Amino acid sequence: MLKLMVVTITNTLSASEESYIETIDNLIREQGYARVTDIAATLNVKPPSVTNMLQKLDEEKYVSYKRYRGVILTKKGRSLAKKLDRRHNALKKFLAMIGVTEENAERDACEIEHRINPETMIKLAKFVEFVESAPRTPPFFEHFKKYLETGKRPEKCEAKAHINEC
Amino acid sequence: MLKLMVVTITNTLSASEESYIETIDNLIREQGYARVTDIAATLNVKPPSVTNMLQKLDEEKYVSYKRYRGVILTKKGRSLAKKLDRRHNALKKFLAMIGVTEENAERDACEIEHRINPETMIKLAKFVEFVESAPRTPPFFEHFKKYLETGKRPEKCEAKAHINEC
DNA sequence: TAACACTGTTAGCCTAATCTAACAGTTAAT
DNA sequence: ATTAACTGTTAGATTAGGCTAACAGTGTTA
Repeated sequence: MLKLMVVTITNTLSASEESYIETIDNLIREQGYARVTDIAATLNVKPPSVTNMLQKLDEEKYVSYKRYRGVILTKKGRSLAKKLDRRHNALKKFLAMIGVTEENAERDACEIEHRINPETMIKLAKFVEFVESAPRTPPFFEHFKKYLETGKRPEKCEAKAHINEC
Repeated sequence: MLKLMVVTITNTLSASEESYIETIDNLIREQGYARVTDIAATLNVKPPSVTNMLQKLDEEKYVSYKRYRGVILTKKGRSLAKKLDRRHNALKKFLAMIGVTEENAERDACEIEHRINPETMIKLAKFVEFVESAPRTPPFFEHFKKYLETGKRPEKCEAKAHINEC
């Protein structure tokens, strides 16, 4: 028998809270657990800040936290984490597409993801989806890549422009 | 005789500070002056918050501010405002390109612009530049637009895929 | 020029998220 | 079973950027 669990997230979390949730989720996926020091290291904050936030997220029922005993995500937390992860990845992929380096794509995804309108996020995701569902890399992107390297538009394009072929 | 003025911005401003600078710059361009109430209305804050920030920006020499007498940008402030404006516009144009509505493009540009790596910003700007310098709207974007509307990839594309033409 | 209606400022408070310093709990090694 | 080394927590301060309430300056109208 299938039990369907729908968790609705009502109140809005701060950018910072979202980051903690994502970090906890990632750490648990990567190593099975999320320690205070690991969370602190990942987010570049000190351990007391983590303890603080864990208490807050526990009150808000995103995590289950016991002093000295570690932290796990609740159903509500996991449900949110899943959404955050999708958002983060779409954004990161998108940044990679326009030629941003892996490292900066990761960094910027973290910054931007919490501050973007749902509409914009949807459009970005569609953009990624559209490019990825193409049978091969669209020439447009090949050309853009060349443009990034050389600063010049592909010649063929210029030539073909008048006959509406590029 | 040409006097070349180069102003280097050393210390990093907060997202909030940058927003104030942009707002002041825009108001002055639009109506010739920037009043406390107008700045407050634009940024959705109360007048005392504006006074506060003006004092701070004055100390940091981005604006020249006299109690009750209004505010103008210094050379340093204008120089920064110019950069911020370019960044903002590139971002906005880019968001418009991927189909984000005018209103959200504006809103998100405001949020994102302060938190993006220089590398990413450069890539985004190049992307916009590349698309804008094209002799006409790249088919890729036409197709993406259709994909946004219909959820389907253009048929021709699918058909042509195997002969490497799309 | 007196008074009113705006506009801008000050003082003082609040919140979120951070920090440091000091303390507490846990665990592994002898 | 002690103790050392690590990990986590508490208490209390700090900072940025907001807010409200009360006050001050300005400028227009009578």
